This record gives sequence, structure tokens and C-alpha cells, in this order.
Amino acid sequence: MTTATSSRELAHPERGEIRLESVLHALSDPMRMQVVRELAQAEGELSCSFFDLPVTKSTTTHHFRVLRESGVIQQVYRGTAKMNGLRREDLAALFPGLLDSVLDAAARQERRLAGS
Amino acid sequence: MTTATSSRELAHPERGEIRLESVLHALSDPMRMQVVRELAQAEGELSCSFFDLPVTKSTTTHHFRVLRESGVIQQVYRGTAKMNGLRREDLAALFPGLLDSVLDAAARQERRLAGS
DNA sequence: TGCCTCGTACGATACTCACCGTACTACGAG
DNA sequence: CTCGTAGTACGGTGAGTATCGTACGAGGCA
Repeated sequence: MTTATSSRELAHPERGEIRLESVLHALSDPMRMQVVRELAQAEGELSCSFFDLPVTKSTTTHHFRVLRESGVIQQVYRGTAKMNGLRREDLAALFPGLLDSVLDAAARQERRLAGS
Repeated sequence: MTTATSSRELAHPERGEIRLESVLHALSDPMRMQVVRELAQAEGELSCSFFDLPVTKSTTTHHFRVLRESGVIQQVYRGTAKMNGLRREDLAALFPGLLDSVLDAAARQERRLAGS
């Protein structure tokens, strides 16, 4: 069996446990927002090491954990890699339109600050 | 002259200085979210003392300052009262749809958690 | 003028958090 | 089995913040 998912488990909040405050808090950090934006563009799963964040590995782990525990992303081990994906469906069910408007707001702000 | 605005000035970020991260951070506190929701419903200005927050006056002052400095609300002195209003236009211009989807998300979560 | 109310300022406290380094684990490849 | 790579765990640090109490200032009212 190739590309088998590891048995290591990661704690995720269920859909009903996701809290708006936690989601907003998770997204209020520029580093985490960047991760979420790239995941949104990728339309698939990305490994942690795909992201080239300007912090150490331990800090990266920390940010991914905040995103996972707030319910913004799901994580699964695949071999030595840990794949990350947006929880689009859960977020859309709980907070329709929220993720999209946040992503749009981030894109607009980036364009605006770039002076374009 | 009645209802004259006091000469005391309050520092507000200009529209172009408002940052998405700061707005999301301001909204990630339940107390501040409650204030913003009531302001949205009121469709006008409310004094700080209108809100019956379960904290002391000094803490209330702190939360209103966070909201003002992040650009979410505007504040103006009117006599001894300090009136608060949402900066709907500025937020809509910078981040279209964001405020509405956040308010909707908060309303949905409240309904959901109330067990309705 | 004096008082009351609304809100501020300031100092203190306890907690959270972003970040680091080091030591460690898990897995796949050779 | 050994090594390299991906990521974790843990402990620590400095900054920010949510909270309080007390003392203060500004404005309206009697």
C-alpha cells in the first residue's frame, strides 16, 4: 500500500465545536493568514514544509497547531510529511461567506499596500 | 449651542491605515464582538455607558480603545458622554462584505449555541 | 460653587502568545 | 540498520493584554 496515512492522530475540533472568536483570532496573525491564503489558492493539501515562513520550525509547528485547533485547517500525517487543508465545508456551513470575504479582504489589502 | 462636541480629541486611524489583522484581532474578543453587534443593530451612536459589560469601567475603556485604534469604531465626546459608532463606510470600502459576514457569523453562532 | 456622573490615567497582576534553541520521535530511503 | 528529513516536545524569554483598583479630569446640573 503506497501513500498510507499514518496512525498518528491529531486532535481536531468537530464542526460544532468551532468558535468564531477562535477562527478570527487564528486569522489575526499575518503569518497564519499567509498560510491560509496559500492553502486557499492551492485548492488541495500542502505539506508544512511547503511553506517558507521566516521563522523556525518550532514556531511553524506552533502556528499550524493554532490553525488546526481553531478549526481553520485539517492536518493529517502522510509518511513523514504533515498535509494541511482548509476546512472549507465546515466553515461555510457554520459561517457562510466568512472565509471568502476574509480572503478577499486580505487580497485587497495586499494590493493596496503594494501600492499597485 | 446645545449638544456641542467637546474639544477633546481622540486618535483614530485614517481609512488607509486600517489593517485587516487589527480588525480581526479586535473582533476576536467576545466582549468587543458584543459591543460591535449592538452598535450594528442600533444603527446610530451609543454611549459607552449604554453597554452593560461584566467588567469594570477601566476595562471597558480599554476595550473601546482597542476597537477605536483598530478602526472598527469611531468615538466622539458629547458632553460627559462618549458616543460610539461603527465605521461602516470605511470598512466596506476596504473590505467589502467583511463586516456583514462577521456579524452574520456571530448571529448564527449565538443561535446555534443557544440550542435553538 | 459644589456635586454627581461619565470616562481617563496609571500602576499592578496574571495570563497569553510569538518566538527561539535544543533534544527528541517518526518515517522512508539507501 | 543507519542515516536524513519532517515535524514535535519542552523550556524559556520578552512582549502584549485583559483585568482590577484607585485616583483624577471634564462637563452638566442644582
